[in-house]
Amino acid sequence: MTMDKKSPIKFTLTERDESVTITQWVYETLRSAVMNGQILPGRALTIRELATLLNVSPMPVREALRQLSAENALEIQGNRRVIVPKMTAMKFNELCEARIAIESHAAARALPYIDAARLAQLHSLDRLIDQAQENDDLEQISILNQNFHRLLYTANPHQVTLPLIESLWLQLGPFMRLATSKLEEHYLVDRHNEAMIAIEKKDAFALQLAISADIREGIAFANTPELLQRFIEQSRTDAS
Amino acid sequence: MTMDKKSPIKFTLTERDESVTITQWVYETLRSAVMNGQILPGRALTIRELATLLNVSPMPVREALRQLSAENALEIQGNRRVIVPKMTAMKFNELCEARIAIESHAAARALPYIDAARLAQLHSLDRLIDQAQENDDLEQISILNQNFHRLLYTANPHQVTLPLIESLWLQLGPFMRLATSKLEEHYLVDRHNEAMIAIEKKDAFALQLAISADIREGIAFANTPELLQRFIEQSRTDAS
DNA sequence: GAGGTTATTTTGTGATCACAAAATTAAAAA
DNA sequence: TTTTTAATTTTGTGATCACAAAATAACCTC
Repeated sequence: MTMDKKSPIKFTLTERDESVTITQWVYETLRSAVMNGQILPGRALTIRELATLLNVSPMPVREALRQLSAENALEIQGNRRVIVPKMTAMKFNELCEARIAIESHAAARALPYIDAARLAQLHSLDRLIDQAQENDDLEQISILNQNFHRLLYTANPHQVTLPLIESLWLQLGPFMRLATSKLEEHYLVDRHNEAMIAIEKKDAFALQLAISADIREGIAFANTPELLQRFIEQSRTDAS
Repeated sequence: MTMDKKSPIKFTLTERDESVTITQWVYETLRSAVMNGQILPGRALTIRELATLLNVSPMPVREALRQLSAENALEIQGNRRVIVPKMTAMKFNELCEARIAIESHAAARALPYIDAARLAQLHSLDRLIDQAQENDDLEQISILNQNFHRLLYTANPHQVTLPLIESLWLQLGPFMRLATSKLEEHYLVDRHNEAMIAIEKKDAFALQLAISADIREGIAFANTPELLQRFIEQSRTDAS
């Protein structure tokens, strides 16, 4: 059986802002590719290949790869090869539970700092999510959902957990996106509303419950093993 | 008033293993310097200076700095300068609470996987900590204490939180070490024992309590504001 | 002296090259 | 065909150089 040597990588090449370093641009490009599952797990990423693909010199790619590895978005193998980590059912579960533990903590810590202005922003974000759901725009839903959580946690000006949370998002990346299926759209809306009601009441415990539920249902198919299994299978296939 | 332009950095230069890359060795050297507070917060780190100091070419330093920045051990300023982040009382508190939330979660998740062999290892580590405390070897205590926690969390073979936890340790680094003062040595011992008893009983809740208390007391001077303040002051002084 | 302007140095970024180790392909042997 | 071995290519690492931007020093004006 002959097959293509390497699975192709589909990048969404954005215009590069002159004020930003090439390294930064490469980093953002690779990051969103990982987050959106555009690179198959197990796929080996080589510096020169990416440099050619992105039309830059090897140096910025090298730095971006190291940073993404440090953020657990990529994995350095013993051979010094860099790959997109493969997923297992157990690891997936650990990532979800870690999200719940850390994010509900971050939410509770942010609560005292949320003022009316920020709450209004949260509401308007939630409305945008509704729209995106009507349009079935999965990628947009995913982005807006992240913005919602980020806006919540960053209310705390001394917050230190967001980088950790973003690392978990990155690791769940490709699988989180597929999760936001039409089936649970009403759940998501409900949970965000619950969260905002809890915020108005300054009820930390209710907020934690809402965030936990939102996460659990946002990646709800963790509880529908056959779906999860399908994606893990895909991830297990050799993508070198 | 004349003062030295740059505060000196005291490295503990270890022999470099040939099998390991220079970048890795530089990374480890810088990491432990940060962890042990051998670089004043606010101190600007330049590639060439470190390269000269460590007697390597700029390239490995460059990569190590980027990795440490990605791990939140260092901070990239707008000017693209890399510094050791400064500490504030609020940030310190956030870091402690984050540790408690994440580590007690990690401990609970590890509990089902802890077998007799690992428990024995934990016991022997605890004995080593006792010894180190008798010798007043603060650095050794700190290292062994970290090993104890790491050994606990890594019992879970699917664990994903250790990198996040290590990032928090790094950020607390210089301040964590100073915390392990003679005053609370009996607390530490007790908490580790409590943890091990909870493990034997497979009591997740008791384990979480023990770990939480251990962390809280290990950095107990968070509750003695005058001490904390002193170190933060030191951190605020311009160390450029 | 102090404040602002210019000159000088230092710095991060990015490009390119050399090289040993690893991966891949080709060839040979069973 | 299947397995071993050898030849070839590709890869990450590390070194060095160029350059623009930033930081620092020197200078001048008041």
